[in-house]
Amino acid sequence: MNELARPSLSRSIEDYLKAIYRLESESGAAQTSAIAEELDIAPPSVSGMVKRLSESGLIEHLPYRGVQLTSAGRREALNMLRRHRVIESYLMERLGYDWDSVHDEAERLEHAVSDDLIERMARALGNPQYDPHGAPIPTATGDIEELSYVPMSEIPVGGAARLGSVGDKDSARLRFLASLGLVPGTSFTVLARQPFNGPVTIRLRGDERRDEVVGFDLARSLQCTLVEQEGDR
Amino acid sequence: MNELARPSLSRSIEDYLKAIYRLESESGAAQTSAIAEELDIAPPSVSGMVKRLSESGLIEHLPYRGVQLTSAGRREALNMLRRHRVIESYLMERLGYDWDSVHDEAERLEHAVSDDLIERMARALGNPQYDPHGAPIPTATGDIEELSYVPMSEIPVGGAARLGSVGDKDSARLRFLASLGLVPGTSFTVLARQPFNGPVTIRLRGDERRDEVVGFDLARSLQCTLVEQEGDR
DNA sequence: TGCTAGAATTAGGCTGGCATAATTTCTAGT
DNA sequence: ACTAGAAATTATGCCAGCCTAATTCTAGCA
Repeated sequence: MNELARPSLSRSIEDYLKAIYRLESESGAAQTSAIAEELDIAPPSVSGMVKRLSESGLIEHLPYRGVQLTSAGRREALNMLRRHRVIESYLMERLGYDWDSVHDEAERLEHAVSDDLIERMARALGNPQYDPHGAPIPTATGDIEELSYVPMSEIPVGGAARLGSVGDKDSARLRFLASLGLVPGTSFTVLARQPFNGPVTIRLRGDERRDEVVGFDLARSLQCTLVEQEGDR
Repeated sequence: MNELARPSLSRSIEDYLKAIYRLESESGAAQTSAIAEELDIAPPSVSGMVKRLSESGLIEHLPYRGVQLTSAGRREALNMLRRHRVIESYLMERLGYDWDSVHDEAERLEHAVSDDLIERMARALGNPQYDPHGAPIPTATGDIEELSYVPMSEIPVGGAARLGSVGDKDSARLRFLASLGLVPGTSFTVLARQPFNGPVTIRLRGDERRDEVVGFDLARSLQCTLVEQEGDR
């Protein structure tokens, strides 16, 4: 009956909502210039779109202050996040995509697939909770696990942790991580941390032949969960 | 290196090329009004797009006469056809889609997937030559089997044939065909044909309990291949 | 308090892709 | 050969989304 399939936000709008969601969950609110940066669009164009989005009730806009998703906007953003992550999972699991090449494909597909197809892909995979980059997949009802991650750069020396989420945008970075053996789920302990934003030395899986040094910027981008000692998710 | 991934025709242009291909292979050339009808777009809009397409070398336009694909245009159209049919095959084979529901999903996905993904899906299915509706799938190099189909409505009484291709656009029609047992590959003999565009009576698989009557218009839309007697593809 | 750098917005323009109304061209029938 | 009706095109206009240039606001600092 009442299909309402995708009365459908445009591709552009979907990208804006995704970007705003990301920025909001990082820094509380999304500024025009940050959105522009994220989407590689000129700031005035963002101003224009922001006006339209707030007129259609997807965001709240305090002029000159920033932007926040309404609950409708957040619902759409989480739906896009689910799409993206289910697609990435499916492409890697079933079609042999690599860790680092899957993002671009998902970025295009997420705007084209139906909710039905997403559910079929998720079901085929056994409804996974995490995507291959370790990011939690929102449920079809729009719930997302709120993990309290700690950047690798802030784990104290001697601390044990497991790598959670690595991001999926930069494929060269992902290839490098893979070459270090750093994939989501990998457990490690921090052996040393140099001051002045220096590198972090870690031991992978307690294997002393697998000590690796990770630069500060990279370590800061690796979201980890602290663990007591041994153990698996 | 030279990626050239999809410098990319717009979604609209891809749809125009597909429509022109279809019309051209039915009637030799595509008229403005026929394209407009096919795409549900007003004729003047088609005129405008036709101008742009011929400027970019995808079609040849004889004003007031009609339109034909150039070899570049044909290549793109066949690529879209391949995409569409591979996607339909994959969705049915691997994700449990129905015969009649798969078209709409493919219609959106075909504009978003990469050539790489298409090849992965095709490989996963064993590079099928026909889609689930019996239509030949163009190869990655743009070759397509040219079958000489005969409409069911023109098979002489007593003739044996196998159903080839049924089209994929009208899902109610597809459901009805399935209820008659008429899926691509089904063999049958023509028992009777009424004059004055009357219905055709057929016997499915030589099974006398499976005689069915097919209306003229429907029979005319069912593309069949004549066969000697028994035998399977 | 007043000033200024930087962020944001408004003003004005462009392209793609659609529409309707008006006009032109083709074609078929007398 | 002429002309009516169909088909196609041109003339305009609209909206989504982007741009650059000009302007306005905000906040931090002297």
